[in-house]
Amino acid sequence: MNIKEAAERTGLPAKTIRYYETIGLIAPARQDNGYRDYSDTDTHTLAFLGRARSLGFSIEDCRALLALYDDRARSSAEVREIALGHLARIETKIAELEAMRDTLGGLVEACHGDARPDCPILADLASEKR
Amino acid sequence: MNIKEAAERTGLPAKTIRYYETIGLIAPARQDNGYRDYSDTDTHTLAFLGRARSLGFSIEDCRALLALYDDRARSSAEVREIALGHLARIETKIAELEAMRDTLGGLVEACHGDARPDCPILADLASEKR
DNA sequence: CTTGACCTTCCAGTCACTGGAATCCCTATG
DNA sequence: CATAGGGATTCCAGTGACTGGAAGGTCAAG
Repeated sequence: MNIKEAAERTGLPAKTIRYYETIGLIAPARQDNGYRDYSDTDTHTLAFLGRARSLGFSIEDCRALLALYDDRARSSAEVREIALGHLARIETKIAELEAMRDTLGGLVEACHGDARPDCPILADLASEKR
Repeated sequence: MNIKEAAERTGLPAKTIRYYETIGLIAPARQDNGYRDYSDTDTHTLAFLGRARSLGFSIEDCRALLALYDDRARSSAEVREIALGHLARIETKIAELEAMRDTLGGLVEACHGDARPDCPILADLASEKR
């Protein structure tokens, strides 16, 4: 099938699919006219990538996961380790964002938000300490 | 003062301070030898930027906040609007990450993580639906 | 006079795409 | 048969916010 159908089936933009090819995540066959020719296996791989990316795995994680997926001798421990590492990064990021949210939320609440110029948000950003 | 001292005072890397200059966030004086010369006002601005960035504001938000900070005729409502927009983006991001964490956490828990190859994580990534 | 720390500019790379230009291919219609 | 459209190709450049590194200039100490 052509790239457009592969895109529709996987939900990935055609641009992204081509990009995945340039970085070696997939290697579809070519038709006589030079068009890419995606097999069901290819779309399966692309969908796998789409789901892994939607869980926030990096491209390199995806590459590793794909290799493990194709490796019948894999241990589930290897997969789990990648997932755990990613989970830790997610938790860290969430904690960072929550800290931002809490600080910023407090400032927004303290700011009356009217026509007057005095503003606790700017005052906090300008303050020496913290 | 030279860039190194400005960096130490503000906690920002010298590279970042130079970068902020190239994008027009700050414009320190120059000494005769061409070295940048930071005033106390400059380091104050840099510290402001550092705190705004640490709250996750984008560079463009920072630029706007700085302009408002310098504008005596500002309304706190303008500041608050920027902060609210940013807060909304943070909340969205947190929700996305929490969804990832929940899904991934469930999969990690379901995976025994030993030498055997069968793995619910890979099974989920490879599954047709979801 | 040399060493070493500091400063300068400029170029390239990061991550994962995304947009756009120029060009080619295929099918259908007038 | 010419042409219009929709799709395909490649390649280049840009995103955000830095960060690393190269090549070279400046300054104070020993």
